[in-house]
Order: sequence, then C-alpha cells, then structure tokens
Amino acid sequence: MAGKRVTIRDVARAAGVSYQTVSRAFNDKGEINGDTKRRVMESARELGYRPSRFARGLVRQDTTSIGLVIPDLLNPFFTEVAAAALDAARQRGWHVLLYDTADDRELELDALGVIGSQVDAVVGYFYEPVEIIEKVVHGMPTVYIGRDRAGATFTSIHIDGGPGIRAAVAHLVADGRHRIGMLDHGGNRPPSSRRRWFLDAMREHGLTGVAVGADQSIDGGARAMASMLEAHPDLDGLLTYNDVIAIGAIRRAVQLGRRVPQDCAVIGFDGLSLGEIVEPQLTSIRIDTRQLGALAIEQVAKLLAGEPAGLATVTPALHVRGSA
Amino acid sequence: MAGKRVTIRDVARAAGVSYQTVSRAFNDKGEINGDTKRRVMESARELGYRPSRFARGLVRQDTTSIGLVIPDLLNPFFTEVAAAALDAARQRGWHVLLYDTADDRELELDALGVIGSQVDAVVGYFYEPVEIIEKVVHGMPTVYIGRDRAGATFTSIHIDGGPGIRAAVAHLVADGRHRIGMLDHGGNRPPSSRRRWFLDAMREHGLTGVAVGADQSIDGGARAMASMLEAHPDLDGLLTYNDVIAIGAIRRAVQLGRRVPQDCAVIGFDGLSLGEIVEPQLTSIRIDTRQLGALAIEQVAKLLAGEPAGLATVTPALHVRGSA
DNA sequence: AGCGGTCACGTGACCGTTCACGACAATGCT
DNA sequence: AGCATTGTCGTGAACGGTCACGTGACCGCT
Repeated sequence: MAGKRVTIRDVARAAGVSYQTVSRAFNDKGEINGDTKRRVMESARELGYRPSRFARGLVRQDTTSIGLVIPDLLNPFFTEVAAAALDAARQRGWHVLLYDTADDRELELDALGVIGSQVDAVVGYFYEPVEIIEKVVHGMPTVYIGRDRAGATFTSIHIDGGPGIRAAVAHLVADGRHRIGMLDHGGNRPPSSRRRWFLDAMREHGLTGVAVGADQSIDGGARAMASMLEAHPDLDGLLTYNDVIAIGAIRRAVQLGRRVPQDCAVIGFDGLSLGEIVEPQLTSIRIDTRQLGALAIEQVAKLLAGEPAGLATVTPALHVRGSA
Repeated sequence: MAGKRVTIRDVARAAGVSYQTVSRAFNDKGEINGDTKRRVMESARELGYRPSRFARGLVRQDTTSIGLVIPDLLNPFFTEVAAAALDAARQRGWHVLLYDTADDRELELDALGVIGSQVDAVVGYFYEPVEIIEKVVHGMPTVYIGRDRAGATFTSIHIDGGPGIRAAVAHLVADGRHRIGMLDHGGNRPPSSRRRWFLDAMREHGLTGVAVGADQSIDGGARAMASMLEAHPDLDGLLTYNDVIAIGAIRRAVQLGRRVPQDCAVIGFDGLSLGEIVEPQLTSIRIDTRQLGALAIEQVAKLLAGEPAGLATVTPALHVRGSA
C-alpha cells in the first residue's frame, strides 16, 4: 500500500503508450491526440499518479523559491511584513517557505539548516549575528532585515528610525513634555538602536531620557510600564520599542489612573494598523511594511541575479493619531 | 556569471577527487579523510557550490512539504491559523509553502496550479467549491478548512458553530435581550452556516433574528452596523460573522451613541486575542485556532500515510469577556 | 509510383545527487 | 612472506522526469 511511488512509466504501461506521451499529456505540450491524452489521464488518475516535483524541477530549473524566516508570526509587525513579502514574491512567481522561529535561537538555526536544501535564497529577521548565520546557510544568498549595515557577503535592509524618533521626541517636547521615558525591547538582548536614537534625540533637547526593557508583548509592555511609573511617577511622555509594547503600556497606565494622552502621551513604533482599533488610537513611528517587504524581495532578486545588493534603507515617519 | 550552475562534478574536478567524495564531504557520511574533506569544502566554497535541492530530493525522498492556502494573512483569524499550522508542521519536520490569495478566486486557482508541482499536499481555506479545486490540484491530497462535509476524495475540517451560537443567543436572551441581529459575511457569497445557526437558535427562543451582510473588515462591520441600527434603532444584541466585523460594529455603535454592552451587547466569532485589546473586550465564540491548525496538519499526515481521513470537527465555545 | 509534409508517438541523452558495490593501497597478523 | 583487514576513494546504476530529436503512418499531390 505505502509501497513504491507510481512513476510516469507505470502510467505509460497502463495506458499502453510510452512515457514521453504521458509527459506530453501532463504538460499539455506539443502534439498529442485528444483520445490518447484522455486515456493517459484516465489511467494516471486510476493509479494515483502525480509527477515528482523533484524530477521535474531537476530538468527545468525555472521555479525559484525563497525562505522567509521570522521570529513570531503572531506579532502583527511580522504579520504585515510577511504579507507584504508574500505579495511581492507572488508577483515574481516565486514560492515562499515560511518559518516561524518562535523567538528561539535554536529554532532559528534549525530552520536555516533545513531550509538550505529547499530554497534558492533566504530573507529574514534574525537574532543571531551574521557570522553565525553565514556559517549555517553555506553561502546561500541571504537578506537580513533590520540590520544597520551590509557586508561583502551579505545584504541587509536597514530600518532608520533616527529621523522618526527625533520627530517623535520633538513632538512631545513641543507639547511641553520633558519627563519622557522609553520602553525598549528586553530580555538579555543589548539595547536597541532605537534606544540610542531616543537618548540622542533627548540630549539634543537638553533632556535626559530613561529607558527600561520590556518583553515584546502586551503583557510585557504592561509590566514594564508599571515599573516605569513606579520609578518615575511624574512621567509625561513615553516612547516604546514597538506598538505591541505601547498598547500594553497604555492599558496599564490607564489602570494606574493616568489619562492618555493628557497625563502621559505614548508613541509607539511600527505604525501597525492594529493601532487604529485601540482607544485612544496609537500615535506611532510608522514603518511602511509593504515597502519593507517589497524591498526585501527586490534585494533577493538582485542577489539571485548575481549583482551584490548591499544596503537598502526604509525610513519610518511619525504618524500622529490619538495617543500623543 | 549567470552561466551554468556549478555542479558536484565541478567541485570534484577542482579538488582533484571523484564526485562521490564530494558527496561524502557534504553529507559527512561514511569514510573520508579529514584532509580530503577540508580540501573539498574549500574548493566548494570557492566555486560557490550548493547542492541542488531537486537532485537531492530526487534520490532521498524524505522531505515533505505542504502548501498552505489562505485568503488573507492580515485577517487575524488566518494569521492565528497559519501560525498554528506552521508550528504543527515544524514539529513533523515539514516545510510549509504559504500562499495568500488576497481574497481573489483567480489567485486561489493560480496558487493551486503552481503549487501542484511543489508540494506533497495542500491544506487551505478555499472559496471555490470542491469540484473546481479538485480539478486543478490533480489528485493531490487536500484538506479543506471550514467545510461542513467531507467526500470520498477530500478531507475537511468542520467548524461547528452551532452549539456556540446557541449559547451566545441564550446568553443574550437570559440578559433580557430580544431584539437581536446578526452581521453575516457579505459580498455575493451565499448566507453562511453561522447565519443559519443564528436564525435557528433565535427560533428556539421564539424570536426572529434579522441578518445583513458585511464586508470582512473593520470598516465593513462599521458600515453594516450603521445600516442595521438605522433599520432597527432598538437593537439590543448583536452577533457577527467574525471578530473583525464585531470590532467595527462596536466602534460605530459607540459613535452613534450606544453604550456597549449596556444598550447593545455584541458577540463576535473567532475569539481572537485581538479581542482583548479593544474596549470593551470582545465577547466571542472562540475557535481554538491552535487546535484547528494542528488538526489540519494531522489530517494531512493521515492523507499522506494513505489512510483516508474524512471529517474532523472543532467546536468553538462562547467566551465571555466584556462586550456581552 | 514516387515524393514531401504533417501528425502522433517513441528513443536516447541529460538534469545533479546519493547509494551499493568493488578497487586499491596501507596496515596488521601469523 | 603471505593473507586477511581496514580505511579511502572511484565506478555504475538508479531516482523520475523533460527535451531535442528521430521515425513511421498517413495524407495529398504531381
């Protein structure tokens, strides 16, 4: 039953033709008699024959497929990026293998390992440093999302939050706010670039920013906000590493009796459409995720064509809604 | 440059060994001298050699990959399902090719067409009827999510909303509400099963339900709610086809001066985690998307093993939060 | 009758790997 | 020294298709 795979020759034998004729029938190529074709398709269906994707791909090397590696599909930011990349890939007729590494370094490397023999290129948002990644992909074309720099051997897409964060701080300061904090990403990861941009921007206004880490989830944002408000009860402005954290922070702030934005303005980062359905609507530094996804695919295309692609940059901009 | 692919023989020639030895080096199989291996890997890297996934797959037919077809990744319900399926597939070591058909029948068929030669099985949430789908997948194992029935040749996962919807209606009635409406999905699609379950449940209480269609988006929910309230200003309870519609409906209801849930209670369908971040939190008939995704993969596994899998069912349950 | 042109189909080569097997040198043993 | 053993490596054959040809039947034409 689970015996041998049924091959094109089995079908040929059953239909009383040569295997080439079967091939013709399946690819409705060239000249083949209508009756013969029907007969072939008939016995093919009876035997449950389906052409091997490997054998087929081996000879006509047209289809390209890429691996998309993200840390967490349920994080709306990555959902949007994935959707955009999927769309861009489809327009080129590419296939996309999606891997969700569940924020796990181990799984990230695993995914890259198994991916290697399945795709022509990889694009992803990785946690591991480039050197480690490169070791495991064995020279496969790779595009890194969210890396500040590119190297001789790798291509990346830089998210330059500097201008947006500067605009956000300026927006708060212009509103008369001076006690501004930030909820950075947390865990044991090093401080993000976004935190640096924030601190720099504060300094430009002669202010001192205070930053703490938060898990990248609503609860994480809520918890971090609680300790932030405990340490700085007079906080009147907040930036966050991303929108999800911001939403958690707002909720906790409200629970603790703050009015948002009156008592404490909150500005997220990502500009997810999710920010529209919360109350107040979330002001955020908005990344054009469609552009980001399209750019990623474009870079892959360049790499696949042999031209080194280097560094591409997206520059998110402040998008004022209700929370600041 | 964009010339021929570099094959295992090229590497062999460069390293001065046979191609078999190169193969050994790459799969760190059996007996090979350490020095030889290093030398092989070296020239492989110089030439930029990477084994062909097709040739490799052809001979060791171990890797299985499946296609996951969904209408819209940005719809949080499908995001959750996809994430769950991805996870379940990973646990089996399967690869997942994801296709977002953008709610487009044309693209759905396109996706299935190109998928055919790339995957071993397909699971998806399709709009087209089974007969059409079957025609284009050419006998590939297929699992249909959200179909009420299974057939001899296809397998499906049924979402039995009946009990949940009955509970929801009972919940509203117990609350003294009698003027209950429903926002079904819209477009030119036929009324959903959910609508039928709703009308039946209402009838059981001796009530008459009124249902109108809505686009599956926040805006769609808002628009439909506006016309619903215009036609029935005294509406005091609402069910919706899904949570996204419910969120739009709540927003519009509030804009039109209704208090939710006091004046009009709203119950969604899907039970997305999204429902926790809106105010009030959304009461909903909750589908266990993790179970749904896992079940889908499980059915695929059965199909792949040769055992017909038939019909599986998930039964969502009323999950009371704040909006009803 | 002989010829060229279609149509429908079959033959041989090839795609890039892995696997089973055999060859061969170096080594160990008696 | 003779022989079995071990460690490395090479050779031939799949794996399941597609593609460029070659071939024969059949047709109409001169």
